[in-house]
Amino acid sequence: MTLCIDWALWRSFLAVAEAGSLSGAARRLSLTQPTVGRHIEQLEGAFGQKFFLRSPQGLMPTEEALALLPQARAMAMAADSLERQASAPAEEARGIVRIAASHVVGVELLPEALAPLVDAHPGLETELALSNENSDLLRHEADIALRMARPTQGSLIARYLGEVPLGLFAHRSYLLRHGSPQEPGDLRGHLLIGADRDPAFLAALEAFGGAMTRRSFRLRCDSEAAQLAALREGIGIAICQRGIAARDPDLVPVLAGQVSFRLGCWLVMHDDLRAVRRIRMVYDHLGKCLPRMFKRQPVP
Amino acid sequence: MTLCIDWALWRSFLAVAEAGSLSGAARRLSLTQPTVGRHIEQLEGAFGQKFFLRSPQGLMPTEEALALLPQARAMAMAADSLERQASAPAEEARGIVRIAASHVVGVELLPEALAPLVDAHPGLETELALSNENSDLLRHEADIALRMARPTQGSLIARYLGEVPLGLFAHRSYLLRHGSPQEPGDLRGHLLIGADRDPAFLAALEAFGGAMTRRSFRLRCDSEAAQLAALREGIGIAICQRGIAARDPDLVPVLAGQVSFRLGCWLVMHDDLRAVRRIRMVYDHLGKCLPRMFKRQPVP
DNA sequence: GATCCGCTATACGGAAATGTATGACCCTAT
DNA sequence: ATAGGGTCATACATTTCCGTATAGCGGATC
Repeated sequence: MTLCIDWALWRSFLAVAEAGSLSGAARRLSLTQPTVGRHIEQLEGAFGQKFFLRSPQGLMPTEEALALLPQARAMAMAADSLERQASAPAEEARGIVRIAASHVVGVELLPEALAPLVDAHPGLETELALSNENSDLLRHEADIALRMARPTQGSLIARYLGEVPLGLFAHRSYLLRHGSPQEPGDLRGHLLIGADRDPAFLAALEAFGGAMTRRSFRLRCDSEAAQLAALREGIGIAICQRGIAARDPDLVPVLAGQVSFRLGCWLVMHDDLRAVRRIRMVYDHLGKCLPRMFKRQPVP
Repeated sequence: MTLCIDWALWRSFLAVAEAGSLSGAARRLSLTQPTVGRHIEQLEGAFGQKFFLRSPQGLMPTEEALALLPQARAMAMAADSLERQASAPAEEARGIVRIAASHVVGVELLPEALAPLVDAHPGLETELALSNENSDLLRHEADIALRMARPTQGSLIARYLGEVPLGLFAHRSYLLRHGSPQEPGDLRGHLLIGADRDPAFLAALEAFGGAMTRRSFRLRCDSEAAQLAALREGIGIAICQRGIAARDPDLVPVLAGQVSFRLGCWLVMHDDLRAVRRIRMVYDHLGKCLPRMFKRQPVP
């Protein structure tokens, strides 16, 4: 407020920092290199410090610019969110809704869950922001998020969807080749598929008190979607949501009665978006639809 | 991103919504009324909807605009924060630091706590954002916040400052006129000063199981600073931080050994600001300084 | 070593956004 | 009733800002 910096300058600032060059930023913003260059100049002039080191290879952010970067991103998120929200009148069921979820959920559950909704509302557009990290709703990275951890409040609205049942599964072909484990101890001889560095997963392993370590899993990957693909390929045994496994008749439960996990699941949205009808609608729909999908049993 | 709205338009949007008129917004932004009017026009054109109802008395936000408002504010917060952060090179101990706290703390503790710091660093500017509500660091309303509740994470860094000891106090003159209560039951006949609608306070009362209600307090006000002023005026008996009461020799503990409370206290900052030296510095200083002030004993 | 492709920096003409000035309207106060 | 302060809308001049074009620099490729 003190200096009244034109907000457009920050946009150029962020673009340059992310693109690494004036020209690159200009392309991204549909501007020209001299314009973006002037913006940066203007910014540096206003604050009396250099934000980028010029070089013929591009611009390198200085220490100061790096410190500003996260906040500039926050601003960009808010701007994007504004454009999404303004994309249609609040009381209509059309416009853009951005949903954050893990890769598996995005691949295996959301398409099916959203299908009837987008079908019924021709003006409704959905964006899936799939990521392993909990994307930050507070920064408006998405409108709605599906989370496996209780949201730690802070102007967020959450709905508990219940527990997602997990189990061990293997492809029929794998079991034909390697046999079916009959008790947990048998797992030692099998090829297990698990997460790579996912902290939640590693923490869960601790619970087994050393009986299972990261090394127990011979195919490690943080993308659950890739794990699922490997599972379907018959590479080994993996943990999978029962509801998802149930959709594939070739996936066979392993140690069904003996090994099982559950994961709490929350649907979260930002309080700011309470007034936006289409978001509320998607939120409510997912809130009804997903628990059913979690509970789905295999059809024999 | 889809439409590439100039960020400056959102700034005008917010200003108009908050000022209630084009002219007002123009003054606030150091622009002119036609310019701001064009901005709004442009925005409405881009999204194909009206955001304001024009009238000779000003502009009234439509339903749609109201839905966008919180996010526009979030964007403004981020912009303000950016300006603050850029106000000085990150590695220098000068620039602006914005601190959120309650009114009492802002009046009674922060000035004293900050004095040596601003004295030692001539370039350091501090802004106090005093409010009863927990101001939202995640929206960059402030750089550092002092809170009486455990921060519910989410990219926030927090330091536990320990428990703030509270007690009942009264001004010497009040006790001369009305006598000193000797046991908790005696409080019934006295004029108690307490909060008005503060949910935390009302929740705390529940703990007494109906023995104390909101009506037990004859002077009710949510501003603890005003409560303190009333206390000093000799109006009645109030709950007060012991450290604050200790600074005033005329404030006498009431039922000192028998009634006491404690309140957890956290110093919080946003993870994004970790790299900004001056903020870190103020954070560290307050982290050391405040616990001492909480524990301060009356000097007889 | 010559060529090409990426980048930045500078100069200049043109378009777009801004500011000034004015008119019309409404409310309030005299 | 009327003058004054507030508002928005419009027309016009100007300035500011942007884009085009070009020069200069460094690294990669052949």
